[in-house]
Amino acid sequence: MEAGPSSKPRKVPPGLIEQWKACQAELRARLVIESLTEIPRFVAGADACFDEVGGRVIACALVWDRRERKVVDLAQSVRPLEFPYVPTFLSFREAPAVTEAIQRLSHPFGVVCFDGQGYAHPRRCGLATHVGVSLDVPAIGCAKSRLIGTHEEPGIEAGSSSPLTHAGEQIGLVLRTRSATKPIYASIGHRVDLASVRQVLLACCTRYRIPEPTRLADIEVAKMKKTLGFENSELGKSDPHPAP
DNA sequence: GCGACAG
DNA sequence: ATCTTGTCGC
Ligand SMILES: [Mg+2]
Repeated sequence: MEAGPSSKPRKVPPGLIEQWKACQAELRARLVIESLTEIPRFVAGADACFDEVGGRVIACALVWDRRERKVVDLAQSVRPLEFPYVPTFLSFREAPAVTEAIQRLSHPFGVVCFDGQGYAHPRRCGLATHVGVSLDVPAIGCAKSRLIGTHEEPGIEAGSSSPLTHAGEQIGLVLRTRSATKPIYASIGHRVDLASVRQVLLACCTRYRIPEPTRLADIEVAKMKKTLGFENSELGKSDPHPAP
């Protein structure tokens, strides 16, 4: 078997890395920072997971209704896995599928949260900024761990935070969403400011450390992977969705 | 050169 | 992210 155009490169060539850096620079130049006029009732969330064996990126996007505390819209996307994970270039692995899932949403939303960094990135263009700018939609980076930057330990109570700093600039917020639990790394994606980021994320937290939009998207994507895996196994040969 | 390093 | 069940602590 020869490596076809759809097979995943084991290593990313230096030339492509340079191309990616140029792409991030262009997107970064289009980033807009502004205050959200209101904390939106409908907040979207997106996430992706990987099926290395099947060579697929499985993504989903959903809209969370803060008032009714329920998901009002759900969209998905499955695309070929093109690249391996390369630190600071996560978006080139996830963005295509995640972007498509967001575009498939039919219900309107005021802002979309991503499972990763936004401005808190070496070139200020993490996943949230990458997708937010390309779709020109308000976006927030909601990462579970740190990529770059330094910070003090936030207060132990829920709602407390400390600035995330890099190269003498504040790039995000280390936010404690739940008392006595590990904080999250929040940053600007696009068309929002840090004050809005903090308000939206805290307003989306219920009983968990991770805000609902991103937490539910993560769960959904795991279900999708499980289902797709079963449909392709020896046992799932019969059509799961028979047409009448 | 060495260690860090979103998901 | 992924490989994986029960167990410890607030
Ligand atoms: Mg994820």
